[in-house]
Amino acid sequence: MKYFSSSATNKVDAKGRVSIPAPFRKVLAAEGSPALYLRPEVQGKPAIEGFGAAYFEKTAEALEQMQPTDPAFEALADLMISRTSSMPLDETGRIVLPALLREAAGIEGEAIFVGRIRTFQIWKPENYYALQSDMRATAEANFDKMPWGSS
Amino acid sequence: MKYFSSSATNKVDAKGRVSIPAPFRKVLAAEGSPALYLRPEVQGKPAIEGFGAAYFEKTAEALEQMQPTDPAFEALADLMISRTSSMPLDETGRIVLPALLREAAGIEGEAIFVGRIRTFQIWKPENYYALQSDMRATAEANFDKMPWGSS
DNA sequence: TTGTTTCCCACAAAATCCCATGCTATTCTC
DNA sequence: GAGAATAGCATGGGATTTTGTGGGAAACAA
Repeated sequence: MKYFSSSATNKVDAKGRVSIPAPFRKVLAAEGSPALYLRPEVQGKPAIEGFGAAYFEKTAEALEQMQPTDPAFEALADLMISRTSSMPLDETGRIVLPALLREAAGIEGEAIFVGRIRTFQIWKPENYYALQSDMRATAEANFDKMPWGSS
Repeated sequence: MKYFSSSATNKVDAKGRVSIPAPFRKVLAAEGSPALYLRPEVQGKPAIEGFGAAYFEKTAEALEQMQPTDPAFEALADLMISRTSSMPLDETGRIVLPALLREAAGIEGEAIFVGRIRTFQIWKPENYYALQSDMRATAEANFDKMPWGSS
């Protein structure tokens, strides 16, 4: 199983195009996903979340387990399905970042891609860096929460 | 089970390439890991931490047990996944040390590889040597803390 | 038409591959 | 046992390929 890890900063041109970092393209290729799925970050952070077909289908199937009459279903489906776009990668490995997502994340000029195991995030670099020291402190305070399992 | 043990100093050339010590390569080969994973030392020490696919996947799987909404998950994943790069070993057993990690560890010209059981560390030799006497003293003060267990 | 979006080609920097060499430790030969 | 041959390891440098990026032509939409 290949995961999204590491991070990289690439330029976003005037047409909204950006290269997907090569290691991330390899993860997509490994799962046979011809396109990339993008949606707003679900916690409401100013970032874009990206993933391949496998993860998207997993999400869809999970939602199908819910009762369609449940108001939570409506809301979750809206966030996780309706607002998700499938963007094709061009020959050189670039996509166009949808304007709505780009604006919500404040991305302009360049963007940082951050691996998150099954998904990755795309941030305006300044916004991402601004969170670093907080995240570091939170991580150090929570090392013992890691569920290392048995083996 | 093979462990990373012993230490060795190798040269880092202008391209950032360095040979992985043969004994460490054997540990990687034994677990069938075609690549080497590198990240900053998690305690914030100026060193690089290296390990094979097995350890990386164990980390990823542990993180996946956590709730994605838990802030601790975010912070730990950022530290342990986003900053981890997978570097393939070339035919002669070398890798390229990513510039960011190299700079964070102050490595230039040469690097010392230090076995740490499941992982190993890569230091600028001077920095590593500078810690020796402290570590020795701490070790001597804590021999009795060794949980020798039953076997 | 006019403004977007998609497709295609071009290019330079950087990462990767490939071959060659020096050295050390081990093995072989006599 | 001494010296020669061999094999594995670390390292250097050049050639080749990827990758990220820019810009223009063609297709499409308003």
